[in-house]
Amino acid sequence: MDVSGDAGSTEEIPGILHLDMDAFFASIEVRDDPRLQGLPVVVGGAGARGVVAAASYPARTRGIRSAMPMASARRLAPDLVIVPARIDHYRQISARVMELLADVVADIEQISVDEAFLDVRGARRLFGPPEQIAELLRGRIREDLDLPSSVGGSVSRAVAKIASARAKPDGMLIVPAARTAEFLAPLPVSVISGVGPRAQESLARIGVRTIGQLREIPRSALTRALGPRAPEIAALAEGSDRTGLGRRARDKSLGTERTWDQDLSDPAEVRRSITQMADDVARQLRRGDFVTRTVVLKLRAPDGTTITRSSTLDQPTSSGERLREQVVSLWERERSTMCRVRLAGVRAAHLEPAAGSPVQSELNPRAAGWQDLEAAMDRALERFGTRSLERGSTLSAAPDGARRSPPDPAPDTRAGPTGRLDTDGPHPRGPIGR
DNA sequence: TCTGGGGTCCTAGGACCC
DNA sequence: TCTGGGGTCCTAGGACCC
Repeated sequence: MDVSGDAGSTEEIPGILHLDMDAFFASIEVRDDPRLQGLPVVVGGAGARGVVAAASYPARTRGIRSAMPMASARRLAPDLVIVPARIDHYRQISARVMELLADVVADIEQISVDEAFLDVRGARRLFGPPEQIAELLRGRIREDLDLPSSVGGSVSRAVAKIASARAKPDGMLIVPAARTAEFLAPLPVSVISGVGPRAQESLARIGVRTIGQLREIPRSALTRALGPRAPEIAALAEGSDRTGLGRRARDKSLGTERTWDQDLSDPAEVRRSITQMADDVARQLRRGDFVTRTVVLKLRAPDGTTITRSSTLDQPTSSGERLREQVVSLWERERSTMCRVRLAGVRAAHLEPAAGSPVQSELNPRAAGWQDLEAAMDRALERFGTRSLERGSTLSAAPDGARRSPPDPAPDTRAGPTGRLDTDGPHPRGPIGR
């Protein structure tokens, strides 16, 4: 590697760009309904325990931020407009954004629905210096989708990401290699990706609040404060990381969870919910052509204590029946200690591509019957929507069938990510989650 | 009326095998 | 009879990100 090399020859090109859509979900909602223009708009859940997923800039000037409880947001802006999230819609627009980027730049790493890294060093011949490419990309997104975006550029990924955040809204900031230190020094350590509340607290205890201060601190003190992550964070702080763009890692897990406005105290209700979640997760697996071997049940008590319990299967599966069995047996082991439940979730981990995994039907003819049934249910759901079909057993509240309760009063199909199946047929989950 | 829902990555201990 | 060390898998929890 030609780090530092002979001074004065060629300066490193700030050719790593980070493009980030501005207030993505909220900008889309405002674009789609011009009456919302200029208003404090947030996307998120309106319920008692809802939080803000995205806030428009007028909302931000009132102090509203994403991840803020909706109740607090309402206090800050009594005229707040709350729009429920339309995840599939955002995913489609995200896919279009990525297409526009790919028209110009070959080397792209999408890192979430609304952001991507681009290595433009190879595109300079055709499109000019990074600044010019950044403006070209932002212009195309604006023309094609009528949405604002911001771009940061640097020799380092971490610094490019910091720069795009400083460029917002609707701006661009390219940091020349030689001015990296100067740019970073006054910024709070929290701008470094990977430095969350805990790490900030540890750093504050040794008097470190800015990146400039972080650079001054002896490495040994840094290690005491941050543990094994110290070297990595130090490198980010110096802007000296030269991690290239990687391909987006394959999906590793997938799941769904739900927080209730009012804690559940009836174990039968918990059981019914988690079996529905297991079905939902199984359906997502089949849609994405995945199988899983590890099923994880997550439970949160009213006081916030969260536990996870997992079980690993002998054979990978995408069968709702298998997932339900696992999840229910995990629940049966915990129900005596978890009297009230605020949140429950089901997740499938260690995903593998379905093709190439051992075919269960050969081992178990009964499973083959289930596979056929579940495939038929998938097709029906795609055609008629989520509420058209529910399995008999999920309608029965008590395991012994003592009481049959009606299906959920319906308001909250929204809870699951597959709430909207009506859009674009079987797309394998899009690259939304990571 | 204090904290959502989708994820990733890391650590650490115990079991088990060689 | 007592003694390893390394590797891998599983489970649980926690920090962090968007």
